Amino acid sequence: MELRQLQYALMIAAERNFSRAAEKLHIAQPSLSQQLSKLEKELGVLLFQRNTSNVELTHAGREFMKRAQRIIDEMDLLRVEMEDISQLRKGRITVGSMPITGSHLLPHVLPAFRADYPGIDVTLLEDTSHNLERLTANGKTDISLLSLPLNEPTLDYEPIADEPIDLAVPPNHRLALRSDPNAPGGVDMQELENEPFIILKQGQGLRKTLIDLCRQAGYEPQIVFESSNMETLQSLVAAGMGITLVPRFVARSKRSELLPVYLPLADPVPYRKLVIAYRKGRSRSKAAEAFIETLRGTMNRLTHA
Amino acid sequence: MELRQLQYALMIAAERNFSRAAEKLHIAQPSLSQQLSKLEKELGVLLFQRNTSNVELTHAGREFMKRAQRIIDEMDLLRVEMEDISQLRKGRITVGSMPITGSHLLPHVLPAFRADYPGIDVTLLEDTSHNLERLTANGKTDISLLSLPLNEPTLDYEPIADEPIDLAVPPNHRLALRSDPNAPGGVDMQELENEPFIILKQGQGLRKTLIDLCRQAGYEPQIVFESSNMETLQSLVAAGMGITLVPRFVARSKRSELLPVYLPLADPVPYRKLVIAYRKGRSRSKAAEAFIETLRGTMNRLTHA
DNA sequence: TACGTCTATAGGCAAAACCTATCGCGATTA
DNA sequence: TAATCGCGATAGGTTTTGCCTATAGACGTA
Repeated sequence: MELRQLQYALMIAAERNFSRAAEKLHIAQPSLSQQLSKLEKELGVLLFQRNTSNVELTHAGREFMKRAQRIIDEMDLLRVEMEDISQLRKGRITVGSMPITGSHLLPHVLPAFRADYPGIDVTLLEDTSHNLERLTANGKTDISLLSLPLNEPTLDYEPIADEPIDLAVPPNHRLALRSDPNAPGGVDMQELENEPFIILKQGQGLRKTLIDLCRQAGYEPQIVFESSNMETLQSLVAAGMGITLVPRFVARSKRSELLPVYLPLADPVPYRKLVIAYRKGRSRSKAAEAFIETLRGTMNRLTHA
Repeated sequence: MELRQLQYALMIAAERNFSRAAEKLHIAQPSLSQQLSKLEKELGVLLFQRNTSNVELTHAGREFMKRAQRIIDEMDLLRVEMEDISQLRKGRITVGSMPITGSHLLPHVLPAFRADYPGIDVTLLEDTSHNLERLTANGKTDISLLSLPLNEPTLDYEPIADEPIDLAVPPNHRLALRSDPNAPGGVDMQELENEPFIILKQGQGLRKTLIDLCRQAGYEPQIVFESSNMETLQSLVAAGMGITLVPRFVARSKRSELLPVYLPLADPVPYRKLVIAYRKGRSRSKAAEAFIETLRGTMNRLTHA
């Protein structure tokens, strides 16, 4: 029993005439007769009472048509659903991101994505970069917004943006008061050798970046406080407890009460590479591709605004 | 999109392994890969995320499987339903019969039929022989229990039984009182020349039969009363208003209060030919065949009991 | 590094769905 | 009453397609 046969039978039932039905089905009439005979033989049941001048449904035929129509309808629904998914009118992706980026970057991305693809549900999964790598490698997220370097070998990635890293100091800090903070030539890392650093806890990529930058400048940072929360860090800086480094997109907007002063660093300006990571060898869904595209677009607007 | 492809996809989803799925489907693994690729290409959607060591469903795949499973289930239901009808576990027939036969004969047939084929619904349609012929010719009944001769040229028929026609007289009638009523040699039609006849109204086959028998015996019957109802006729006879002819299976049982006396007629015993009539060229359903078979069996038991 | 296991691809064969031509039947028309 | 028309069924040949075996290519494991 084939779908084609159901459709043929339904058409005959609708037309009550083999030749006309065959025409509508774009096949020759003998083919239709053949297929119907075959179907009836397989079912062991006569669907149509027919002679040369009349075609009408048997009891079995009526029961058959009811169910056959339902099946054909469901097939159409299936087709439509797949078409919707294929055309990105429907879908679902799970995106991983670090809490910092999640709260600062994605609020710009998600509305744009929702506007372009209103039918695609996005589930956000926030965790530390370390955990995210594992979750992404296990397929718990489709894609994750992370920063290099990645430790999981089963992850592939694709660059999204280079995000400059700025210095955050208390408002009354000597560097904040020194001439015009927007003047060319930023702060040199060497100038920070004796400053008290406030720093992220283990497991977050930015901690290592900060320490590495200090070492490249020739000293070990003097760490006076640690927190797992970037927001806390900035509040502590604003309160005068020390200084830290902050990725530019994560820098607090003016909405906040306690605001540190952000100063660019001197050439070579350090930056972190933001990437979209995904499981190696896994072809990303169209929805994921679309999300990445939107992400890129949004980052471009943010960077050049 | 073919049913086979849905089944293949469902099997892969269940096994999460192409080779094993192919084995369960009794096809070679490459055929399975081919069919799935073809399906995915047609849908424009990837159903499985797969590499050499892992097969897992995509979002689209999960949605697909839900609907595909429903469709396969409905196909199974359709198959079962047709199988039921084919095996006479289910069905429906509309049987036509004259009211007289309907009330006297079919009460014996229907219970037997119900016992043999409990799933087949029988709809009974009672009307005059004249109307029944028309209804049967128009397909309003599948088969009809009628007596010869038939007037509709588009009807075919098949004999069921020869039903002897008896004489019905009042209990105190001279013929009823004459010697042993069960003795060999019945009443001769000639003896009834001057008897008052009670007779069925126009449109019922038995009226013509009675008149013809009288004419063959050389006289016109003297008609004193007409009714469209055979039961009324017999009551009138029992009440002494006249005599009539009654098909043997229609003769009243002893249950009734007013009972005529039934006497056999002399050789050649007149009889009416009961037949099952159906539309010419129309192949009867299995249910109809089964009904005819049950009818024959029941008639045999009645005749020889 | 070699091997076993997995899915994908290539090429050939056989089943089956389709086609055209034609039959045979019944209804309609000349 | 014969001729014609329209219908579904049948016959025979062609094309499509689903299946097969053989093998490639990628990955994980010993």
